[in-house]
Amino acid sequence: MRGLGEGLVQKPLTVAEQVANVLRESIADGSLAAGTPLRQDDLAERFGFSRMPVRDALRQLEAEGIVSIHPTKGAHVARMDTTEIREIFAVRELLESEALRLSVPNLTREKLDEAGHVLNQIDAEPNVGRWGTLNRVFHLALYSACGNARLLGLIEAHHNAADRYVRVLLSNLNYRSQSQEEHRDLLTTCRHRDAAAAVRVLRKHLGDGMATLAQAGPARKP
Amino acid sequence: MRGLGEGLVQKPLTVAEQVANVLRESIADGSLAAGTPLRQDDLAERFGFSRMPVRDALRQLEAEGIVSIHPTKGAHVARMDTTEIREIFAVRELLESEALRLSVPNLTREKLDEAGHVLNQIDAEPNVGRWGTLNRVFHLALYSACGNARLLGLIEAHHNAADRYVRVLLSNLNYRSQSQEEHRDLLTTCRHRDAAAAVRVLRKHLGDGMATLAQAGPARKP
DNA sequence: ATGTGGATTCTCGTATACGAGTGTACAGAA
DNA sequence: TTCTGTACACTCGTATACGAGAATCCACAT
Repeated sequence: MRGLGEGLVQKPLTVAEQVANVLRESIADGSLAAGTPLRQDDLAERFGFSRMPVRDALRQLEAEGIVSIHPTKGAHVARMDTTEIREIFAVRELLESEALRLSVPNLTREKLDEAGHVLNQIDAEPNVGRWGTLNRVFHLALYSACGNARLLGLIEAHHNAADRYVRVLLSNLNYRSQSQEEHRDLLTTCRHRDAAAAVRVLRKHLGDGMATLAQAGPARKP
Repeated sequence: MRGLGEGLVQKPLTVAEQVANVLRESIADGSLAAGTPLRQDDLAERFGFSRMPVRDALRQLEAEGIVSIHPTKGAHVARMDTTEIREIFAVRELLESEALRLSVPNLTREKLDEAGHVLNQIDAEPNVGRWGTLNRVFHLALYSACGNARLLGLIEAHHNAADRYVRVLLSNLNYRSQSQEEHRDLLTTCRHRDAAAAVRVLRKHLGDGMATLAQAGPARKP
């Protein structure tokens, strides 16, 4: 789980972390599809570093559930079948509902405005690749006042794990407008400090996304 | 997060994993106290391997939240202050309540008997070091039928993270007998298929433990 | 034609080596 | 005596090197 207890102390950025960041984004935006083998040599050569930092990066990504590693057989972008996606969304619903419930009473006007601003950015953003990130920023802004850093860390990790599939959703225009409607509902209920209603909207939001994904059946185990 | 998606395929046991296992246990049983620096050279020499597998092991343990690593400054057993412990227990309560709720209707008699057997083992076990493990086995047995492997993985990880502190609790004789009473209540309600009551007992169980820990104030940030 | 055996190749895990950054201790000056 | 600056020692991050195991492919036999 990335960034759980690591407070605010800024650490030197190691090569391994840079590699991990690039790989994470490449996997999230789909340029590295599920199942793609990740050869240490290839990656090392492509990035211009040795295999060691690449190894570290892969281990880190494995911990995040984004790649899976088999000793002596190598690493590949984690495949997720529909049951695994269902599991992730079930966990997300659990974690995010709780975070939202705790956060709503403590949300500052600044955070709410920030979330609203992100929504406008999503509407204005033509680049499909950025919607996923903005989507995550919006959600995390609403949870940010929950007072439990560990909970936030888990939520972020699960966002990362599901990001690939959510972006498939978001690239669908119909779903995107529906998602934005739900986002605005969510923000409104938060503004009214109605935590119960907000949680209801969130549950529907996540449930709809999951249902659409499960129906499309985008990923099956080979 | 250890053992999330790694199904049942048995992988070759790498040196790094062995080192990680030994370190995890040493940290859990208290022989490596919070804050203890973990020098790669020392560990490599002690285990008789080179630094590389040790590095891998440390990264893995960092992902589990058991050690923290600062680039260029090294690794040390993660310190947890009371707020962090509170956070962990809040997350545990959330995760385990849900898992229990989902699991209770599907628990087989075999699993229930297995859990009961573990309780008797705890009573009979004179070795303090093993209570922590047995405690975890008991809890996971009750959640095992929840149908969400990812949720179980998260629960196990958080057990590991909190293990050090829970063992401090369990070494207290009074608390141990109280804990066992609650365990038996929990098992009884599960046998009656009363999920709501089981969750109530579990919440009290975890809440009591947390309160005792927070009151004792065993760990403070320096 | 198909199945089996072996050798080659590929990839990973681990060991060793080197350079850089950080902390510390000692010496010299105020 | 105390503070500061410099040099040394320590530890980590990264690179390179080597050995082992797995997968693949081709040849040969059935």
